[in-house]
Amino acid sequence: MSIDRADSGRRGVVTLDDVARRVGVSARTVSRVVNDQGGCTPATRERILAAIDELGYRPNLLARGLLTNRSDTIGLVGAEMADPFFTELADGVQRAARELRRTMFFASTDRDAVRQAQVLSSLYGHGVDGVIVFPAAGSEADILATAANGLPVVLVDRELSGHNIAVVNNDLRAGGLLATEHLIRSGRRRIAMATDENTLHDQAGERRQAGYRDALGSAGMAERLVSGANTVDGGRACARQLLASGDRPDAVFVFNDLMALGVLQELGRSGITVPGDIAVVGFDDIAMCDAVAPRLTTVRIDRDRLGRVAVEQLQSLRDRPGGADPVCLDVELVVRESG
Amino acid sequence: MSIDRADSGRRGVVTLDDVARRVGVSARTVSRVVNDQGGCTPATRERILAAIDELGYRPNLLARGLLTNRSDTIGLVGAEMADPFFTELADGVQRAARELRRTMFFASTDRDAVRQAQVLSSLYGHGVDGVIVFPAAGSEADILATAANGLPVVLVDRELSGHNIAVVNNDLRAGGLLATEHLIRSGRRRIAMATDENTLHDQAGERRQAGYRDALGSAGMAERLVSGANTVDGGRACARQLLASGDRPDAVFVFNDLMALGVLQELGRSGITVPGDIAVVGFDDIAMCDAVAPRLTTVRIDRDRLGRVAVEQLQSLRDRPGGADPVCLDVELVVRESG
DNA sequence: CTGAAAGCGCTTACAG
DNA sequence: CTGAAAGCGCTTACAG
Repeated sequence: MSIDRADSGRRGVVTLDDVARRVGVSARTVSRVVNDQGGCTPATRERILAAIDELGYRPNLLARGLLTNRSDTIGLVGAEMADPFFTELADGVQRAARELRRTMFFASTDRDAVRQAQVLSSLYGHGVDGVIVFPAAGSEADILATAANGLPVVLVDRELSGHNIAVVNNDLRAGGLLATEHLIRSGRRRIAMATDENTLHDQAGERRQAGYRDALGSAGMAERLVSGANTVDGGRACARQLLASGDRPDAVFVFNDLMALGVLQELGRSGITVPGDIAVVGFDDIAMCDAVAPRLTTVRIDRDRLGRVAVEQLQSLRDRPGGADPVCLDVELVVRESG
Repeated sequence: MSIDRADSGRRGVVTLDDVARRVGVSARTVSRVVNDQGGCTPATRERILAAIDELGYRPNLLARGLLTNRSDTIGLVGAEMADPFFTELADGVQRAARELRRTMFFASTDRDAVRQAQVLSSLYGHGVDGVIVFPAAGSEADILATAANGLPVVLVDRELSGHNIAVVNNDLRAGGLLATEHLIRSGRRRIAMATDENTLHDQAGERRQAGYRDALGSAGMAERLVSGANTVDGGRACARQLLASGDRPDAVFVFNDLMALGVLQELGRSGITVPGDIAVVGFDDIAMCDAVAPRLTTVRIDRDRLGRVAVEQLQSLRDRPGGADPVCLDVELVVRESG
């Protein structure tokens, strides 16, 4: 018996069968035209395309996905929508996905492990072909479970290996090294680093810090660490810590650009000139670096390439779920005005 | 005969039937437990939940959606991922969606009408329950076609009516009025406006401009318009135009904050003090307003409320596809340092 | 309170 | 080159 669809939101939707009936062929034939599988006389093909247009037929991707176990869809999962680095990465992923005729869906976790599990579960349930997770701050168990369930996962800047898991790394240590060496070369002698307090023990923070430490070590200089939240306000707090210290630094390498903007603002408000009194170098190269005064010197992560490589890793995971080789991407120092 | 799933990405996935078999009940019963529909002894329920946990069962949302014509999913379609206002709106929509236990999918069109049609079509095909489109810069035909296909559409700041279409407006005219009146009250006498050249004839620009014009009219002042791209760089270009004019303005009301940041930067680089020489007021109140020096005075659009109301409109469209009443949201002047 | 059957819209071997 | 049938994993009236 027919299911009651009285309160369906899409009654009267046009199906493959409607098109087939209209043209007088079988659904099979229409399906082949829709999927460009050839094997159909040009005349029939034309008539079918005309009917599709006329009736406004749109394939039901749910039905297709249910059958093929593919949705030509990838998920991008991040901490916060409003994080500029992340949305710029999303743009890169989107471009790469589009070239492969895939649709990207973007969801955020609010840095919450429970929420991340929900989001991954929802994406899995909706049949995405794979997910790119960045920053993968949530529980490792969720990620491992997702991968174990058969959904390929690509992680950015986080070491985790297993079936259906691939990794893309940015060379964060090299970034810390480049930034610090640049400051040393510019004649700075008291170079501080402002880190993200939440990732002090996290790989992303540690790898930047390792580069900073190595550069200082080679130059025989001492580390000066302050930390704050990974936000503009956290950057302000770091700047206040730096100004309060007796032996004020003449340069700061900051965890990321968002914090660096806070540092820049707070220094400006305290009457410190940048780069005159204190040089500031950020990390990421978000668009805002170029929009503030002084323009922010930073270490650039090429999001376009990162997005592309992440999507490629996802693809290769489909073929070899055992694991694609981890990729490490170069970063680049972008010297502007702040240091 | 069974379909060959040898190259499926998810072989061995656990189904409702697997759970049912394990427990020794029918799929019907498991389905009711999964969907919390009651009508099941607590003991059976417990056994089913245990089996779900043990087997790692996750409902296939594609199959459910195919049958129910609902996916508990909404789409948010915008011009660019990297536009701060838009991602902050996405956060608001996401929060509202979460409270209703809906998953939000976020996609961008790159301001391209063809791309917008593809995105809407993809979302439709994937069975989202409705879409929120902002800014709806693409073709009206696409939007009307989408709505006609049975997919509820909510538009932000764009008048378009029809079956399955609802609108949420921000009171942009009031915003223009508030900003300009504030500048007049602060003693400014030569107040320019920097508009988005691409939306000069668009509602979003015109409504802001109407408020600006009305405030000037009441004070007996003359309009001074410059325009540029709706980007930081467009803002810089506007600032240069303003400085090049013989009768330099003492205030600028800018289309949005992104452009205003460019104005601020360019004025700073030209040795103009803000707000001393020229006051600057933006529009939107993106997070960056608070991160620059001087902090940007602006007209605030409450994205959290906007997101919530947009989702509510989508809901009410399901019940009354004929059309929900358009909603108009207040805006608010946020006075900081730039004007 | 639970089961057996039908079917959502599509694709896939298999015949003709 | 095209058709008829089966089935993806689930939910929904209908019986018991």
